[in-house]
Amino acid sequence: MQSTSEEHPNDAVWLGRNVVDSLPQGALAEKLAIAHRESRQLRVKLGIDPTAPDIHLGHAVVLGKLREFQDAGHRVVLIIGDYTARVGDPSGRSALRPMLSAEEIETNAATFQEQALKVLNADPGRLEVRRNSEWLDMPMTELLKLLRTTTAAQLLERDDFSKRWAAKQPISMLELVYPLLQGYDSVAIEADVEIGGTDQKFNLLLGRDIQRAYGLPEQAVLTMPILAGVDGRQKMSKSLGNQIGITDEPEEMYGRTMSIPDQVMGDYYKLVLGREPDQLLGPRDAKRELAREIVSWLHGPEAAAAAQAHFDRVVVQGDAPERIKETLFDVQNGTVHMPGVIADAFGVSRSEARRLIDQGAVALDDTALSAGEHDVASERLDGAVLRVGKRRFRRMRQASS
RNA sequence: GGUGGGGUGUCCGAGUGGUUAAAGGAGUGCGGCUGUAAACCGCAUGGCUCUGCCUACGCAGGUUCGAAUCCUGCCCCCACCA
Repeated sequence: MQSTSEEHPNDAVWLGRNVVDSLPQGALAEKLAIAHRESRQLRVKLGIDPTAPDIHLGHAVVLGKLREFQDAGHRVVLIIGDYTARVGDPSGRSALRPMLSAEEIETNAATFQEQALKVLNADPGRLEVRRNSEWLDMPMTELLKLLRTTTAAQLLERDDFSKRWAAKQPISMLELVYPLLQGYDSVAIEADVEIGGTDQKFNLLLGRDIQRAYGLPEQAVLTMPILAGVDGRQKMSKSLGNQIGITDEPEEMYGRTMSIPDQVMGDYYKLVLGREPDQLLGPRDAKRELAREIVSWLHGPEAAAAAQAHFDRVVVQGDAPERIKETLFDVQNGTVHMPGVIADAFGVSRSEARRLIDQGAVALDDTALSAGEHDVASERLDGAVLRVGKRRFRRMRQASS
């Protein structure tokens, strides 16, 4: 994603790097030629559904490709699917998504847009942000015209639909119509190119059919690889909890990157950093470098170095971090009830805190509390470092009364 | 319109009157091991004022000493036939 070179090649070979599909064949080159001939920018579309507010590295792969188009002088049209979010896209999953309230969608959309600018160039000449409620809130006659463009058989060709159909699993009408709405977005903004994950391939291609039906030139379609989550198995997704968020804290980001399985490390290098790992490095060092560069990209080099130092110290060495948050505690009868303190400090339930103590996971200044040791003398606690598990620390201070 | 299936803990999913806070799995946490927050192994995993109490199996009632399990009504979901 990080373009180190000064020039930004404006050709199909460069812009087609790392894509899984560039369809139809030669379409991208043709679009670029047209743009050059007519001295205009290409309109490069990305539709995002503001169902989950935070952007993660998986999104960053697609956004990074858009950034390359911007750097080559083109215009990205970011469509916030505020209207389609009310429909729920089933892509790649077998269950229906919940419908969101208008307020949730608004909040998510704002967050998403803000975070997308960590990767995209915000220059108004290079970025246009639209809401699809601008055009999708259409009269019935318009909707029927749109529906006429496609047959049920066509839609059921889509992989996840056909699987569900075969398995006699539910497919809602809303889901079925979703690709048409997405395709209409391409009509509304006159997209030259649309980019998405490989799971979007069907929808992106259907967009071409719909554009044609409306008498417009058909968009070129680029699909990007799906980045695996930190579990290394499923796609990165917030709902699966295996994501590395673009706005995660440096230490969190570094640690989560270190937790990816070695097998997917190469993909992370290629898709996120846009290069291959250094062949001379062993897997441990290659992963350290990967983690450091990702943090560096999103938080800067100093934060990256600090995150690395923190990781080495806390996770590898098992020591307490250099800076520890303080927590105040109250005293009753000279003792402190630890489950309450732990629950308040780390957001776990008191029952869970009790279990942690009984499992020997809680220590004060490196001395583990024993099972049943739930109440501690206040003088022992004041100023001590409370450690829960391997990497949760708090410095305890008695609240002044 | 008809027939059949189903709504259980964070998720998936067993359980059809009595050690059922509810099998099993996933996830998560802790511990061990490790270059790693990976893999693997072990343990734990509703809440609380904790040797007890409270809450929980779509919702509301009912039967019973006792119900997730039986009955009544309601709500919701799915498939099939047409």
